Amino acid sequence: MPLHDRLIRALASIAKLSAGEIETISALPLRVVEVEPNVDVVHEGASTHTSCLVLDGLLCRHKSVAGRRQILSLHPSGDIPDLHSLYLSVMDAALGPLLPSRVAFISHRDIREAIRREPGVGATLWRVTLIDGAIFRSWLASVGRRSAHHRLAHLYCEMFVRLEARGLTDAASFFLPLTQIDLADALGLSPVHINRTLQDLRRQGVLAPRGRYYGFDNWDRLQRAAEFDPGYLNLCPPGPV
Amino acid sequence: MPLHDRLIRALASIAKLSAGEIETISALPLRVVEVEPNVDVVHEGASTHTSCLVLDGLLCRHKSVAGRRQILSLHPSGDIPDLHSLYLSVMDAALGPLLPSRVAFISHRDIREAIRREPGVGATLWRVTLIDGAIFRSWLASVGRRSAHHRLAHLYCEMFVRLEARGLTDAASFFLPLTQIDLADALGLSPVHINRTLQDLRRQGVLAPRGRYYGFDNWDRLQRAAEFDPGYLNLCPPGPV
DNA sequence: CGCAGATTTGAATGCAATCAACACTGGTGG
DNA sequence: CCACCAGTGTTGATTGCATTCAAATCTGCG
Repeated sequence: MPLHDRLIRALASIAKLSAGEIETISALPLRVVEVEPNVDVVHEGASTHTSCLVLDGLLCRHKSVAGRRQILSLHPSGDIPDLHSLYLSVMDAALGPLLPSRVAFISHRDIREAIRREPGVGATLWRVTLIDGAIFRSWLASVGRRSAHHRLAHLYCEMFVRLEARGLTDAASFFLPLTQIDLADALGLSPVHINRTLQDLRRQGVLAPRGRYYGFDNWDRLQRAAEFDPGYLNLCPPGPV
Repeated sequence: MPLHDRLIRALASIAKLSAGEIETISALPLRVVEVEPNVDVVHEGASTHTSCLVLDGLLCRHKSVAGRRQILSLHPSGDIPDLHSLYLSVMDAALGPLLPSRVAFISHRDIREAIRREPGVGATLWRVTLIDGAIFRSWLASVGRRSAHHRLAHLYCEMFVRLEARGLTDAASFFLPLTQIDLADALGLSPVHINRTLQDLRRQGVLAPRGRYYGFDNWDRLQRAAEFDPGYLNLCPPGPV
């Protein structure tokens, strides 16, 4: 699959793209890099003149307060986790891989040029950052007000729906390749509590083991346990862009 | 003060505005409405063709999960809490006043027209929504990983700095006009715990009573207690827009 | 094998929620 | 003027979810 297709598919899952827009996006120069876990791609406080497209693997934004890490967002293939650096000069959180991953840097200059030539690209990228915000609101509500069981189930729902919208997975093979430590840092819980909650959810048939990780056998049961409503992801039927 | 000045001042606090941009913004038609607490201005799930500028008072975005309310963001005068509805068709959270307030609705059509005439306005508004996202990331880290004392102090820091950047307050007169119930819903805690934590912080000299509400006497002490770094607010020295 | 990282389990602690009762405030209406 | 009321703030007692500490097990890997 050509590199740009990952981005195109991600964008197509949230907006209608014209032929010209697809062409413009496909022409963006990419600088490809392989990255490993525990080595941040972009550091907190950094000023960049590029944004980072995830090609393969899984990245996250994270920041540490009082010595404790909080994972702020998860970014599978097709995401541009630091697209906001296009208009915010300093990174307020670090960006790092959770798996061995491949990313591509796109210069802000090239992105701005693409937007100038195809204003629709600007609207779509703006929409990307707005959906990013909607996901933050959902996570904030989760961490603030949902139980541990609830939070965990909701995260599995969200990631499945996001991946499926890009054709990157299916229910039979889906699992989240996150360590229990990562899950803890994403959900604002301790690893020990994640461990026990995962066991509960497995016993309840909400989640199901998939090798080292967890997936699900029964989407309805998972969705009900999570009270999951995918509306906030603003997928597919594109809004009035 | 002319109505548009509130918006201009808010935008000027995060980006340099050209004369043409100021003129274009000042020409935006406003429909002014008075609103009362406990009556949402925009409901969760609503589709709008306007966005809402806060003129006076204080609004918040909030959503309820499992019957428990989470306040997602606070919006003083000059904010446009639902600017994202410009490119997201459905509201994922409700928007409501926490005080008797005055707001002005701006039609999406007029905003799009302003952006078309002055692309710099588009960049600035995009930046507004990106800072919105940065604040969500900060709140998420707070609720996920900070102690109750820490969270409370951090919120007071953030709101003071945001208001001061628009010349809306000064340290001597600053206070947050939120009930303890509102604070609890914003910080993911219970009202009872907020009450006790506020008493602690008052005893420690971090916060100080201001009539019914709380402000501070000693900014340094408050900032240290909060480990507050205002970088994420992206204020004043505007980025490369 | 030995090692580092991850998972699992047990036990103890503690922060925060919950339950419940009471005080305070401002506003309403008899 | 006072009774009443709703909303908010305060306090005490209890409960429990989640953390912390600690140790053992498991896993992949050099």
